[in-house]
Amino acid sequence: MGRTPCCDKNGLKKGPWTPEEDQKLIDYIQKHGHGSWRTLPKNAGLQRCGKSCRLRWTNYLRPDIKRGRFSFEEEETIIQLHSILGNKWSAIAARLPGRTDNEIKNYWNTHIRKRLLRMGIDPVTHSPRLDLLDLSSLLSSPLYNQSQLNNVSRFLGIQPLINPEFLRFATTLLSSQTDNNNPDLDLHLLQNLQENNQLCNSRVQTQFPSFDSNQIQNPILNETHLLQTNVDQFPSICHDSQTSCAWQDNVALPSNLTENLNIPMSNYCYNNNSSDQSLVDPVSENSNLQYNNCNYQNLIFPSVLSTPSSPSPTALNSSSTYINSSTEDERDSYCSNMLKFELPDILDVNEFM
DNA sequence: AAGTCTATCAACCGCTATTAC
DNA sequence: AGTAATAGCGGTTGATAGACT
Repeated sequence: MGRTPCCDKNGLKKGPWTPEEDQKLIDYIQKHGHGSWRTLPKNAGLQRCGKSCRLRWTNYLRPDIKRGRFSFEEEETIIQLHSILGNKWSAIAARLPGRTDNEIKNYWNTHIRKRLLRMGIDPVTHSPRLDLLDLSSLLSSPLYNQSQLNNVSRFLGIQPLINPEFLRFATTLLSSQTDNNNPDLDLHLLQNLQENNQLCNSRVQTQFPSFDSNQIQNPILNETHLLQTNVDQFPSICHDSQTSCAWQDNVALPSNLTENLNIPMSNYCYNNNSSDQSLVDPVSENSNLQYNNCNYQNLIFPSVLSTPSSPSPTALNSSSTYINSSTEDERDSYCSNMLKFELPDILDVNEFM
């Protein structure tokens, strides 16, 4: 025996709701509460199934629904939460008062997801898309010669937290290329990557032997996420006088770690220098090297706007200061800044252009 | 002006989780 | 403990409007 349907679908209306139907539903719920959704349509005089009524109420008619465009802060919260929770839309919606899971899901799929893709960010992993990392062009670029390789080494020496996946990818790619033009140089680059990665690992372990990345507290979920102890997986840490990374306030990290390791924050690094809000699209600007390949998915960076002590997402409400810029371009710019990385001065980016 | 394409989002579908009995 | 009813969730669809040719 199969499960009986939630309602008798014969003769029930489907499709868009009319204002009259909306009014009936509102009137009934305001008067009686929704009670059992199964019996509600009949009692309210609606030719709809209970499920349809529930959806209409929760997604559209509820009085506490906030309509209109998503603010930057909301957008930012969605991105952060999505990096932790994935497609748990209801969980994300719970952090955004007035927004429904359906609305957030739609907004993600139609706006944020596309924007991230456009910027070369995988919307699932929130990491740079390796399929867009055009290593072949990198290898054939002016960067890729012996003298400038030193620059890369210096760069990597400062920011060498290479994601093992990237290394594996590079290994695969390069090993497949060793039959081609520059097998020696390919190998050299790979060795550089690995050496610098190891160098960094030992550096972190030497300087911060007591650091236990397993104890990083996720301020939003209020639970400890088990992170891999391999420092390869440790999210890079932003420490820049211009850039506030307030997660330091929330995460129990040794302060000397943030002070001594001048490493850019992971993919979402906010440049708060108001004079430097230029759009840097990692794809169109061919600046893939700016990506930090660290895996930070289990972390959240609470403050992503201009104030170091921005309220946590739970405090997000109408009293929050929203930047309600409305054009897509502005949001693109905003997102680009989210994805902009602080390059050490030592690295001359122009050489890569 | 007409046809086509694209983006958006409300609504639906099917499944799982929870609750009540 | 088992079963059915109900609620909730996430993926997908389809109608619509606007942009484009």
